[in-house]
Amino acid sequence: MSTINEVAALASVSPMTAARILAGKSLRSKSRERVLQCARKLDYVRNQQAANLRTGRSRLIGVMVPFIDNPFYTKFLQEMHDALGAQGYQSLIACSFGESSSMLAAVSLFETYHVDGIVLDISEGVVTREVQKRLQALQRRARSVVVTGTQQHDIGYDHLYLDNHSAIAKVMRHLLSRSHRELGFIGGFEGNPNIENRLDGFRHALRKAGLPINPEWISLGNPALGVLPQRVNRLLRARKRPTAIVCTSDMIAMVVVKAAYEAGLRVPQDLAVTGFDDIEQASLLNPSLTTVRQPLRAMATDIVDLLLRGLGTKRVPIQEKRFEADLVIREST
Amino acid sequence: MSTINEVAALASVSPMTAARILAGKSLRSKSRERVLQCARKLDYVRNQQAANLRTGRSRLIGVMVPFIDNPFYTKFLQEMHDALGAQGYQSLIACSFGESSSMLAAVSLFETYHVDGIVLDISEGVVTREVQKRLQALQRRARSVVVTGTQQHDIGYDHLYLDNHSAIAKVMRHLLSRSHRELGFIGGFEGNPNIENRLDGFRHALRKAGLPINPEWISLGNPALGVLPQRVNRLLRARKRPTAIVCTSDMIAMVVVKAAYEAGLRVPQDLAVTGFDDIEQASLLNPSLTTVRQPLRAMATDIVDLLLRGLGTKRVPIQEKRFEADLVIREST
DNA sequence: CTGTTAGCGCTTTCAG
DNA sequence: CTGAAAGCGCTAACAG
Repeated sequence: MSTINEVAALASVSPMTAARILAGKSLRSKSRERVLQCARKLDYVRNQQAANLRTGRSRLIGVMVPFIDNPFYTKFLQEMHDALGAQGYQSLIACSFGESSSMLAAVSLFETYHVDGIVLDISEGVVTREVQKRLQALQRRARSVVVTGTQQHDIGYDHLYLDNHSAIAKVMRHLLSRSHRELGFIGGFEGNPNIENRLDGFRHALRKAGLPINPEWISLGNPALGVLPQRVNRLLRARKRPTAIVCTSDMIAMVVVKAAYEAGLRVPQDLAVTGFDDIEQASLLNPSLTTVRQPLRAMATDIVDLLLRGLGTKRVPIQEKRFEADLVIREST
Repeated sequence: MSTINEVAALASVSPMTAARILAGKSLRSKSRERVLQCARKLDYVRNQQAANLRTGRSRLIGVMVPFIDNPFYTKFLQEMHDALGAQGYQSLIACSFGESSSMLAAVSLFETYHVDGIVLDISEGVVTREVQKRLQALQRRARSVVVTGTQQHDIGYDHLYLDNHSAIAKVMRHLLSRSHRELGFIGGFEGNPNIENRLDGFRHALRKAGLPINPEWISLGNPALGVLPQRVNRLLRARKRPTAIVCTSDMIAMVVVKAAYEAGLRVPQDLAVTGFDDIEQASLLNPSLTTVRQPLRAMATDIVDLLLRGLGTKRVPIQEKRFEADLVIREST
């Protein structure tokens, strides 16, 4: 593996001259062509880590999501990967599994690799004091921290969030316009801020429409595929069941659709179902899924903006960005 | 951000002593407790990049997949992430998008970050001479290269592959046992070695069963969701259509199931459909999908073994590992 | 076990 | 534009 010194030697210039040329500076240097040629001849590849050590920057951004095998977070990672790549940054990926201990491990990992910034999706976990301390230490070293997945306004970091309230409001308007009056809600864990916000939106919309809120038709809990069908069936096989069910993810909605068929219900005639996230499979379902699409690309672009802004020298006030989701109407409603 | 020197100074030992203790060596040192305490007090986090620069190792493994938003590759990445983490390695992820140029970019990126090893899934791309050169340079520097997704025996790197032939044989035995005699095949791009191998297995099984091969019932091409339905419909709405269709991915199978319903066909009564990969959604489909499950966890574990073996000092012969897939029988057949 | 010395490959700084 | 010197934080190698 050749180093910049070898390139410089071969080109008979000082390492510094070679470095400048290879970094794209010294555009008018006499030696420019020669250096570039020598670099090519030696198959020179910059040792980024050595450069980082000197500059204190790594061009690495740590991205933490709760789960890596969840199609929604996957889409998010993909968008982050693209948006970062466009700015010459590389993502380092870690998972929190919704646990604070893994979250701490992830942040430590990022520190160890001297990332320039961190993006944390904290929608399925709590930021402990331990983690807070680490994040603050990072910020003191002028590393950016951007948080997504919470609407907590005083979180103390740049953060962006989806307006869950308005997203569910769109879903509800749609269902009400289709004359549904008996509505259920199935979501993930209680305590997950996104889930709570969506449930809030659900309740709010019912109240606004003058409809009663039936607690038996609201189910929060573990969204794992192993246990979900039970919860769904309890709702579907109750004496009186809702005519429409709002779900907090497409995966949950898929389970509901399947359970409905198994219970002999037609979707959407006997039961309307809505999802959330618009994963790729949502449109391939039978019936295809009415769902809510988050503007992931725009969010990723904005996250990268915030990250880079935070790396600048001047102190800037904390920013909060709100995003609106789109309702995608398909066959399940 | 405190360094090891500061920790050493605070603990009144030499940096080297501190380094050894913090690396988990010098277990019986008198200063051990004191150093660890000082490190904690200073919130010391090792600068991995500096260590790497010195040792020439990064504990980073580059993992390249064709697409990051494909649920199958996502599962693979997840398994790699876990298997690497268990050995104290971190993955750096890049996408080839099935293009040779991106593949070169990915490998260069990995080189730049001085990864200790590379895992390339080349099932959707060709390894150009340019890339070969880079990989060989890596190997010369005692970096491991492991390739997946091809059965090409003389590829020149440690590699593992799924026995596509036997996987499709299992599917075919199953379909034939359900009395299907008119079988179709829908797959991704021609030229993709996995697809070709699966098609081979399909043809072979038909011949073995004494059944004719109807070229009109075989469709290879772009598997993108935008154009796939067209191809599927051509097959389903032909004068004479097959009674069962073998697909090379679950996503394709989902499209086929949907198109079947839209054409008024019941699955599995009028048309049986099989997928490939067993993505999470396969079991949630209506009807749930009969498919082929790759032993991804075992594959990831073996990949990591090969990687670490390759990092050892002694030269070892190239290894090839073959894996068997399992047939998962569900409602779609 | 402990400490000293040197240097990984690069870039900042400053002088020319 | 060019070059010399220094050092980022860490650890290999050696001597004690």
